[in-house]
Amino acid sequence: MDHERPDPTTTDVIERQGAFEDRDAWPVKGYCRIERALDLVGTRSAMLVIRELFYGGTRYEELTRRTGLSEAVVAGRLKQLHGDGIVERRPYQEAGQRRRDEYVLTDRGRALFPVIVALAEFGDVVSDDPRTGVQLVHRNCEAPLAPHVRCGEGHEVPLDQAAVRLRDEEHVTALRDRSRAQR
Amino acid sequence: MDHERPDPTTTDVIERQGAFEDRDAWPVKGYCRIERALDLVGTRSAMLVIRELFYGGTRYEELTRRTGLSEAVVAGRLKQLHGDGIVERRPYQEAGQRRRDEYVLTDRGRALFPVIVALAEFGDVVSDDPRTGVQLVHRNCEAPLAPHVRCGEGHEVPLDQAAVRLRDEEHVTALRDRSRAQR
DNA sequence: CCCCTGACTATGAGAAACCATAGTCAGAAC
DNA sequence: GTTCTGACTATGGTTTCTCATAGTCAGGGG
Repeated sequence: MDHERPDPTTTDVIERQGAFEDRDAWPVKGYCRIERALDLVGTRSAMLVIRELFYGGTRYEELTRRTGLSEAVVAGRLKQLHGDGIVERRPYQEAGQRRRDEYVLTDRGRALFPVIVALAEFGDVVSDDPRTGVQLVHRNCEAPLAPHVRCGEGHEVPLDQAAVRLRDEEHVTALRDRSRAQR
Repeated sequence: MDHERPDPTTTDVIERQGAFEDRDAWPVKGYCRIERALDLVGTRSAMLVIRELFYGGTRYEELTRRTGLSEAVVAGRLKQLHGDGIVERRPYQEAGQRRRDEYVLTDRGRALFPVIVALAEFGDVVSDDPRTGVQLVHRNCEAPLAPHVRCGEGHEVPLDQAAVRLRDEEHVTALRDRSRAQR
């Protein structure tokens, strides 16, 4: 089964380990957390709303205006993100105004910070005009932000030192075989 | 339903600096690099194809099977990603087979590594079953990978120390005013 | 030469995302 | 009460994304 390929020079990718080495032995759905993430924030509108929340926008009217999305889309997205626990509604009241809600990121939502930074960084890479656009920086030292990948041991991990494997190998193997037998 | 008193200062977000402090003074389009990134990889299919490329898939047939996408979508996505400089076509030939092309990430494409890690990490946060799914780890020490945000000075930057500002403030201000005058 | 295989393409149809417009509805102001 | 404002909702249409099916096309094998 393992047929060796003509090595396409140095193409570094993420190394597959363990039972996941045979990637085709695993169904396409439900085994990668990236899919799960895309289910929640995989649309353009979700990302734009989240961006504005990170930029400090909190109110419905702000969010529609600053994302350029239509009201219906923003309302629907906020409802979905609220249901997914990414944004939280907070009542507020300004003098002489009625009580309203504003939207802020939950802890879950703030967990998207590295995603935002990574996307912005990639946007830099594929941008053609270095003079335009906004830039994320460290509040104090003003140096630009960049995403880094580290492991639990504290090592900086470049792409060619990364690997991917199944989490609880016995557990998921049993799950897979059971669902196969059912067919 | 049980908490009153909204204190807006407890909500940490990215601080806006300089001319961007008045965020409404800037058009919604063209000033954020995240948008640019989303133009290239903002669809589900693009992300899934890129994931499989990172996981070591290189061939058309592999990519369709492992993403679960239809052939037409994968072909179209590969064409677009090729046009955007994210994937590269490499000819190869197996014994007794005709010459074919395989697809590998370019440097630009590999720049998406932090995005992949960040999305996978977020997928973890919003996942409910810690025993299933795949896990990104350091190839040697097997410790799980996580994205970190650092500034150019090497400081670790949490969300509440991040800021956003315009890149070349004079330049983009001039651009904006000119395009406004044209209207 | 014809056949076969695997990488693509073409087409049509359905779903999802999105927009623009026109509403509804709660509550503070009057 | 009546008005008004701003947060939403409802409707319909357009675009984009995606799938399923059925092709085409190149080239190696016979």
